[in-house]
Amino acid sequence: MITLNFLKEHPQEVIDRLKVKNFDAEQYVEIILAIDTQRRDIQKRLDNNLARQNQIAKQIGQLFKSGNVAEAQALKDETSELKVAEKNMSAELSEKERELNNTLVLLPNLPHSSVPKGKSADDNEIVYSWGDTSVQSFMKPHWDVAADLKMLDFETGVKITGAGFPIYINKGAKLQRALINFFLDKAAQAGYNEVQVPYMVNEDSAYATGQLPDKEGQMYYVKEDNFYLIPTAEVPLTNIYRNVILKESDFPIKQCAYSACFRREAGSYGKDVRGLNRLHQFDKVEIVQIVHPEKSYEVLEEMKAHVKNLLEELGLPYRIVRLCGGDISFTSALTFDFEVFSKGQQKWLEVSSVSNFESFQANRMKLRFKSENGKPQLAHTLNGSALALPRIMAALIEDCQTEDGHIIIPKVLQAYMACDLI
RNA sequence: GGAGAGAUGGCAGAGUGGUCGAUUGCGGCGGUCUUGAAAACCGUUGAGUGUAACAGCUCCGGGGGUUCGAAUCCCUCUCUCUCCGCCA
Repeated sequence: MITLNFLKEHPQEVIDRLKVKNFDAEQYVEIILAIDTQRRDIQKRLDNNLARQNQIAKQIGQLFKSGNVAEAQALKDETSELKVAEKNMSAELSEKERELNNTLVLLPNLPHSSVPKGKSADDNEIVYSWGDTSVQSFMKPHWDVAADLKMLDFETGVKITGAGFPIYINKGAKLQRALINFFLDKAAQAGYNEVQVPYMVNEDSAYATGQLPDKEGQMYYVKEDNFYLIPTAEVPLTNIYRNVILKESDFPIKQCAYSACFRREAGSYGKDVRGLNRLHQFDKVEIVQIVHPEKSYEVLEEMKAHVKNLLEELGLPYRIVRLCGGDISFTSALTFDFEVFSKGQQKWLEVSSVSNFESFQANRMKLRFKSENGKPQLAHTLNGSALALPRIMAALIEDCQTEDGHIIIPKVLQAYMACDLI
């Protein structure tokens, strides 16, 4: 979340910048500033009360030692009065703190100055494209190709679980594993430390990365244990550093993880859900960096370059879009989506999202670092998919298909697949 | 699932009602010494809030209670560990 201090120092800037996200912050800011003034006033009076109580307690201790019981008793009476006032004030105070926090978490992250205004994905800005998007007349969508080659089985997935949970079979399963290994190996080469993470997280973790309270309905929830199934490895991966104070020399922290991801995708039925386009469970390799605030935009470029490289090595035509204010996530300051072109569907499919959260997540999770002679300050967090599997597989199947119904395996995957054609 | 033990500063580990934000050791940082390093010695070393700076206030797993006063006593929750059972 936005830090209270920033909001207090630049209330108008917060309001103006959130307009880009189509968020009217004016009344929130007003409320927050008002509550904060009240809160500080109560805090001050409470502190004075407590200071007096502490003083009295010390005096009583000494009076008892010197045997002056009568005087001690008088002080006790004063304390009992103070305690009544204390009780009221501390109740008031925690109420104000609760209100303040509840309002503050409703504010989205401030968008970076380069984020364009816009209402929806239509207003995103295409900043880069690569590859050949020409389509041949024989090209079929991946669900048809995959059915012919016995790589995917959607019906059985429905039987076992439900829609959105396909099973990968034969070369389909192997291709999936090849892609995972390729992505992990590339991440390792780029200096990311591989981590295996839990697939369920507790409430604190989901809150820290910003899934709660915003996206509650998008996550699968295990009631008995109060756990959430992760919608992305970003959640456990970033939460490793929740409540940690790093040394400046620890930067940059680079981590990657392969995981399954679970998304309820409530409200998206019917559209774009055919085949592998939108699933409830899918695999992804995620990269996360925790860096010095001054470096975060440089690092964002580095992460973009990493994803570009992956797509180019796979030979998939893609474009990069800068998300507009209407499409960018609640927590992000600047996000670039990567979309590959699937020739069988003649559609752009989002396969990666690379974001700089600046200190938004760090503030929630108290992820800080200590500079040489300074106080602890908030770090910046970034993440990116590198990459999400199903749509990559869809594009691969469609874009690499041959007229006689086979799939040419990209060079970089051939060793992993132990073949060059399916 | 059953039984027991425990949760204190970066780590280890004291502290069972008063001057304890907390002995001590290790680690970290600074210094003396040294050509340099090590060793030794000296000093320093939590976070939040607050202030112009002090002061003050809060924090010994979370919440509640007893008391003039709680790391210390009571209740409760959570988590961790050990043993038994079950099990990939």
